Amino acid sequence: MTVATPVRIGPVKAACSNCNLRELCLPVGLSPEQVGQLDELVATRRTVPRGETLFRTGDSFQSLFAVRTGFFKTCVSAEDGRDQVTGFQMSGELLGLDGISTDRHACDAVALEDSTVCVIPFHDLEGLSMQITELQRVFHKIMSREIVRDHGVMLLLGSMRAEERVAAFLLNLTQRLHVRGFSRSELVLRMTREEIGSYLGLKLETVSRTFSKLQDDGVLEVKQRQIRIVDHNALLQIVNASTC
Amino acid sequence: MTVATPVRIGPVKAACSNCNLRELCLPVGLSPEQVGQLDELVATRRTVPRGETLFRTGDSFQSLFAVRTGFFKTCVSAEDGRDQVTGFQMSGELLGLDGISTDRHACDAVALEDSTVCVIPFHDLEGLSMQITELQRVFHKIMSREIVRDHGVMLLLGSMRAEERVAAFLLNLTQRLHVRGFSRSELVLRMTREEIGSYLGLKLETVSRTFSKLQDDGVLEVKQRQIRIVDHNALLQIVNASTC
DNA sequence: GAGGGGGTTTGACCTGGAACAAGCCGGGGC
DNA sequence: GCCCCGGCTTGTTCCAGGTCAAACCCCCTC
Repeated sequence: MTVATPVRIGPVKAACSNCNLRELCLPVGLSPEQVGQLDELVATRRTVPRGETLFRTGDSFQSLFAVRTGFFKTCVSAEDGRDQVTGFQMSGELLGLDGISTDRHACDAVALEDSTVCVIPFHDLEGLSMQITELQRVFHKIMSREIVRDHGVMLLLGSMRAEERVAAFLLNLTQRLHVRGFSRSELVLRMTREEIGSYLGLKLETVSRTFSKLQDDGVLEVKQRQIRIVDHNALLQIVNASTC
Repeated sequence: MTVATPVRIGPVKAACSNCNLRELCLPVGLSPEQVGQLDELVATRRTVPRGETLFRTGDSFQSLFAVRTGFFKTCVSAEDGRDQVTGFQMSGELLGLDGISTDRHACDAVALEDSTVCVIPFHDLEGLSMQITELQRVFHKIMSREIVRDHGVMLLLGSMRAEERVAAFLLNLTQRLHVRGFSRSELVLRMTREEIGSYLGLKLETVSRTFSKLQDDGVLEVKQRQIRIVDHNALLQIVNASTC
């Protein structure tokens, strides 16, 4: 149970009002005035260097974190040390929702590249969302979306085969990157094969082999962590037209 | 399909105040006065006969449902028809949280035995939780708990072997039943082997074989859907002491 | 109480992905 | 430039769990 790792390079004043992520993040759908109120609450930023944790299982839960720049993974671990990556988070996504339930974080959040997050004191957020109906609504939708996402991962883990899992993973990543203005067909993976494998319930060798196979099939071009999607439709077909 | 209690069609007046589930359900931690306010909101009940759906994927989302009596499963399905059981819900647990995100339900909820639920109009709940801090807090905790639970299932699906999955499943069920006053060592499964398998990412034959093996090992007694846990510690050990 | 049908068990075989192992590749430090 | 090391690829072998098939059991209906 670590106590607030002092990785922060001095709190930086945050401001949702002029943040270009506001359409993806908590302020989505709020009026400029309401976003102004959020500004007062989301007062600080924190930087997290690559490889460092933002929080760990068991840490006392005080705040949610919105990814501003960079990339994170979250993982849970069993007593015996095995662990499971439960998600990858990119800019505009919230970290820490797991902590609300018991006032202690229930997973680790690790930066996969140098990152910055906005700190959202949860108590204050609850307070403000009692004044701003729209904020409460948005927050509930974000939590619910996380639940729906998790159910999708359960479907993937429970009933898809390796190739389908990898295809679904790539489609999901590129879709999220596309919303953020990146190419729909090229991406740079921020995580290792092992982390992908953990997320998808596969061993790293299987992930690697699957990439190779998709390359041979002319669906992808894989150069280490650089991925180019050559045949987007083929990926879609792999995911959908499965059990035949 | 025998029905013990007379099935009352038509909305029945609900009342959290005198409900013996109030310590497990939404009202947990509220003052009697606050529970009274909830009563006005949770006005109706609905009966759902075994095999019927409470809601389906795509249905418009209006209300959450609290299981009052009976037992449900929720499942999501891929385009190709495969589907995945995402959870089993018993008395005091909430159904429908998935619908908040898009105002449409994102899974099916099916009664596994004749059941009754309390209908909680979500718009009203949001309204009331803007007045009652404690209600908001409880609701957020419930959503967060669902997220944490899902992460646990992801760990199970992503990295446990068949025997561990089944052991974890039984421990989880009995633990929840125990809180509700049932035996810690005997239970009657409400779901088929196939449904268990879907939830655990296994085929029904594997579930059946695993039960048989645990019986041979003297850990369980299995008589169709009647399960007696003979050696609780053995189950714990199977779950924990995995990767040796 | 005979017949049927859904759910369950069990057996035999097969296979996708795990495990183990060896070599490769590319970036960083000296 | 060279070496080192972590991450990645590829080959081989193995096995847990999937697949297919048959029989069984229990309850329900007639």
